[in-house]
Amino acid sequence: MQIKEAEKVFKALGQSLRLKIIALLAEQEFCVCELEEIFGVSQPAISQHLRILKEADLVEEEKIGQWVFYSLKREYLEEFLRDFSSYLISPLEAKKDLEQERARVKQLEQNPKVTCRPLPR
Amino acid sequence: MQIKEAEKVFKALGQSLRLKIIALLAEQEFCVCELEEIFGVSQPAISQHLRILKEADLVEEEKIGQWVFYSLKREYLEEFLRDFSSYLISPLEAKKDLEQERARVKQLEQNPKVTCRPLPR
DNA sequence: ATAATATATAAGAAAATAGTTATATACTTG
DNA sequence: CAAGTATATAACTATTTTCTTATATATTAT
Repeated sequence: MQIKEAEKVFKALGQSLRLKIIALLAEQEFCVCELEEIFGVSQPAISQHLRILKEADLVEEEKIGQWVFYSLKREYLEEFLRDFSSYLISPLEAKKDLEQERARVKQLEQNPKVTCRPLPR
Repeated sequence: MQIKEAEKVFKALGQSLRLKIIALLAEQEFCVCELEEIFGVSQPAISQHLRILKEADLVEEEKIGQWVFYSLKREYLEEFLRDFSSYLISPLEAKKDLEQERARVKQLEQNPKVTCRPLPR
């Protein structure tokens, strides 16, 4: 689990229209023009949201004629969410992106310049 | 599962510093002044991120003297992630926030003004 | 080939986000 | 009570996000 990957996925999930698109695509695939109709926003808006979802690996596309049908990569999403839960449980040493922060934590433990932790909690 | 709640949680998770804070708080609780030291950003920045996490129900605070210690609500977070996965599997009829969109999907099925779906896929 | 349709990308504007410094509030200590 | 420390909030700024309209590209139909 990499912080940057998690940030990208959660950012993609953190917008109501994209969440609704995902909730729909969980049911069946839709093409851009259908999503445009369904949500009543402009076609570029739909395309741009789908691009963000695609860059987060949450959807995939299938081009059929002049249409592009999008579907949810449910397996990947579910695996990602499970991995994130596991990541949280893992010890700090296993959290590669927090090397620097872990060093500072150790430093604080040894030399508590702030007085908030008189005895180990 | 409500779209608005999910949006708030995912938005809170969709920022690298907040993700790192969460990853640390998963290990043990920290007070604001420690997080400030650990991450090397200003105290208001930490406070503001913690407020966003608190409003998403992801952390809770315990005031001890003049310090405020924050801890991760891991149970809530994990339950939320599981609920979100279940939500995606649930049928469209069960997705309360998508009433309007479901109506439009039905409308499209009955009267396909777009030609992208010649036969039911 | 031309026109029509579907999608993606570009450009620009309004709003939201994430940081800063300054200040207010609360608690602790002398 | 006064001074010092910790935290929260306010005000401001730079950046990012999210939409729009305009345009480019690709496919289909006449």
